[in-house]
Amino acid sequence: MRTVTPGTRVEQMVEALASAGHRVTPQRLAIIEILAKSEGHPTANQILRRVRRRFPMVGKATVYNTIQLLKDLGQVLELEFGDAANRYDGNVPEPHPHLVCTMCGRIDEVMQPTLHDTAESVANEVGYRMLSHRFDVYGLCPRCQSKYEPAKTARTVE
Amino acid sequence: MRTVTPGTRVEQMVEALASAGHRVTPQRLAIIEILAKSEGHPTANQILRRVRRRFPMVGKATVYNTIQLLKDLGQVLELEFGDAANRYDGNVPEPHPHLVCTMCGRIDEVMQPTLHDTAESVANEVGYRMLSHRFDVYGLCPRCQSKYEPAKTARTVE
DNA sequence: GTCATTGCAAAGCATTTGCAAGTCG
DNA sequence: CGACTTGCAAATGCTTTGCAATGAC
Repeated sequence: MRTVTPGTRVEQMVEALASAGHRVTPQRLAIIEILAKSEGHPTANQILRRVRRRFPMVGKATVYNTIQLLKDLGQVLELEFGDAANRYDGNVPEPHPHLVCTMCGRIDEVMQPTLHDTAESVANEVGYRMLSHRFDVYGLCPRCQSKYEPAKTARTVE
Repeated sequence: MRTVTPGTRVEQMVEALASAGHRVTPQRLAIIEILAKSEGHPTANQILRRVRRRFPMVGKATVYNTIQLLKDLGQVLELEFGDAANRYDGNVPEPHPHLVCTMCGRIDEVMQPTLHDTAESVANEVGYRMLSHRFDVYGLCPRCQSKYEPAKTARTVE
């Protein structure tokens, strides 16, 4: 179990920054707010564009720096993709399964409390000491399914 | 269950290429052999360097093309990493858990027959139709553990 | 001869780095 | 003031693309 830190996600992230001796600049706050309220796992570029609505002059380096900082503080989960931009999850920084739509890029998530233990047992099986883990399921989201087989009722396609 | 294709991995990959109407050039054969006999999930660059021992003039595009071809034929599993080069698995092209050492980059693998079903049930939970999945566990491999805590007997480090 | 394939070089992109200017404490 | 940050631009590194030359059938 883990002690639940009180406060909103924004407050938690601000606190994490501050207590680690980092300044909470307006830019950083804006990025934190975007991360906290984003549902769709934004890319660095999307974050950049949204920050620029309020701070038109922000540089991309600032966004990357801030993300890096929050990552190091365990406040942001980075989802790397080889062929696409990284996506960031500021809501649930602990590893959890993600569903990635290969058609539209949408990312959903599910809870799976046993995942951590599963990962740990896999690690132990080969003598690794686990530090982190990642479980992605690729497929078609409901919307993209209906887009491409509109007439079918739900059934398995082999 | 799945029908086991007979023949060595090299033969299987050659057959897959040929029956899809692609030529089996000496370069491609060399790349296939490297993929089939590599234990450590090589990068494209590592494959390139090994191919060049026999064909010093191969271009990187050839390596990437061939990998792409084999990927499309379901003969090679690509492991993408955002911050590092992709790694390729020509031995077990079906998704399976990988253990990635964050220290030395080594990649081990384990079998986990239930993973497919787990992924499928996660997908169903949110209405996705699963196409593929990936499960990576990051940590320290046995060698790197002993490198950094040589004196300790096996015990949990918090 | 035709067409897939190769090899080379240049292009693309996301991310990182360097550094002068700016800003908070 | 003095260190941390910022913004801009250039650099980095992997992968892809364009294209003329090559080679197989």
